[in-house]
Amino acid sequence: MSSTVAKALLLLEFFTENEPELGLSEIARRSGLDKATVHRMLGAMSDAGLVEQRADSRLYRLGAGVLRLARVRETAFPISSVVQPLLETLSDTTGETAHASLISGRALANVGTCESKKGSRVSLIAGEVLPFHSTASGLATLAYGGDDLVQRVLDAPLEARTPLTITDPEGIRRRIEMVQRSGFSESDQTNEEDVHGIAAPVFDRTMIACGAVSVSTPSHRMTEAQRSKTIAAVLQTAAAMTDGIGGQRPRDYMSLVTRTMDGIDA
Amino acid sequence: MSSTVAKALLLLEFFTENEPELGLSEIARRSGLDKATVHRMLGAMSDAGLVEQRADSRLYRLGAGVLRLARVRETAFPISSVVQPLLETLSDTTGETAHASLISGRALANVGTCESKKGSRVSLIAGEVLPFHSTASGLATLAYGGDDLVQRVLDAPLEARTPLTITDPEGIRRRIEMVQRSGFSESDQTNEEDVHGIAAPVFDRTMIACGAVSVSTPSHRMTEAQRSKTIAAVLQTAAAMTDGIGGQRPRDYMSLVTRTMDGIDA
DNA sequence: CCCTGCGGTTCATTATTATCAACGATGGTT
DNA sequence: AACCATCGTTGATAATAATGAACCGCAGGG
Repeated sequence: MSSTVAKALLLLEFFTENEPELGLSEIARRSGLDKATVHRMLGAMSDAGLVEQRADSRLYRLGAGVLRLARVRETAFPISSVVQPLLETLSDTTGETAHASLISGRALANVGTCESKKGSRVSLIAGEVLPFHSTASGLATLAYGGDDLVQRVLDAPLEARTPLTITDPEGIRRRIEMVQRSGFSESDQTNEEDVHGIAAPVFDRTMIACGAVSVSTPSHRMTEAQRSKTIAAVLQTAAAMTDGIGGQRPRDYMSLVTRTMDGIDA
Repeated sequence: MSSTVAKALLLLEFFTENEPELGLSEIARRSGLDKATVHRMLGAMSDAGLVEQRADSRLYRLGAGVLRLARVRETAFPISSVVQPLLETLSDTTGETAHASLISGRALANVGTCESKKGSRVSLIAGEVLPFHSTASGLATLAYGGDDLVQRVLDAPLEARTPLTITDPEGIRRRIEMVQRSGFSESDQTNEEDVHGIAAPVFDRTMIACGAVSVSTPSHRMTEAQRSKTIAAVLQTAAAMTDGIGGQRPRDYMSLVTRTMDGIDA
């Protein structure tokens, strides 16, 4: 059912900005796999350069190989270089934290971030993996990512990240339809407490969403005025990002967005 | 002998700047594995986000997951950001192409590049995997990377990249000793035709080499004057890089280098 | 119209992998 | 100092996943 390769690659998810180095036992505990199994998996990934083991502490961390792979991907298909400047202006105009993510397997991979300058801000972990069902970015991507993507995501169990997380597949489908009517997505404390998200899809060459742009605002700070401003800015940034990566919007999406914007202005 | 995970991760090596997208049969052919096997491996890696498949052409390419992993690694252990500016000044002072690599499993991963501005220059593929035994960078790293690293590398068969490549383990050991006496390494057309390399090791916290800095010059352009200038610049840049990543040189390495420099000046 | 090569799938056989316990080493605590 | 917990690592057995040939539908080209 689950291949050895899949299980091994799952281990990579445990390395985050906050915990960049992990011991063997710790990884085994979190993954639920046997220590010996994890040991051999990490050994294989170490040979490939995906992880490396410090000689002194014996802790594992992500290896230089991932830097190499990212360079190959980035020179062939520039994303980060396009995304980062757009995020900075988006963060500036909204005053809040902005980030961009791309579909990465069964989740979203955060590939660009620009944090708000305010003292109280939503600070997200760089390179975190974001669930589709509980984030604004995820819903925006789902709504325009094709039926097969929705199917894949809803087939897996939906984790309750907060008390407000929607874990019912039908509930998610309804949210997706809402997004398809407005052109953007909104989530309030469904992925993290006190975090409000507004996101819009980014499209690839084939007019399918390949990711999303999002602005995360502390829930208590989300006024109606801030909301309108953020929606407008996110939609505009998403459009620019789609263009920047050589993507193409669906025919009806443009008119949808302009209608949405008019509704907000009114 | 070779685990499934290792075989799967080996497939990632086929994606390069020049061939960023590959088909299933093509990957199977190059890897020598069965189509069915490769298909399942790519499926697993696709779930993890390491690769992704274009919906239209069905070709595979490196996925957004590698960008995420690189971000995690880079925010936790900044390398590229330190390396790139140093490479640019190194390339400027020597007039040739400079690059930096780190140990990545059984090879070196190129993690930073700055190409020469000259029309005729050594142009290396971004994110290429460099063998230890045939490159100046590899020899420099081997010479200061610890005996276990040397053992690991020489245990594997040494591929003849050019007619001049040293494929004899004992020959490599002699070269390593030469490097240990001078503090830098030199290679001429042992990895690629008409390419001369000069490299120096970069050290980590534990005074073990974790990689190298190198300047690649077209062989015909490598005069004695150019050579002296390059050696000096490379040694200086490697020292700066060691400092930049919080590394520490072995006690005797400093004196070794100054002695080498004096010898060159004379 | 046939042929070839493509991506993808199936299924019986085989070989790899997970497991579990034990080991030596290490480091903090009593 | 002795102890205890935890770490990374190893090896034999049992269970599982990987394998590879054949096959399918499809798209282009001769």
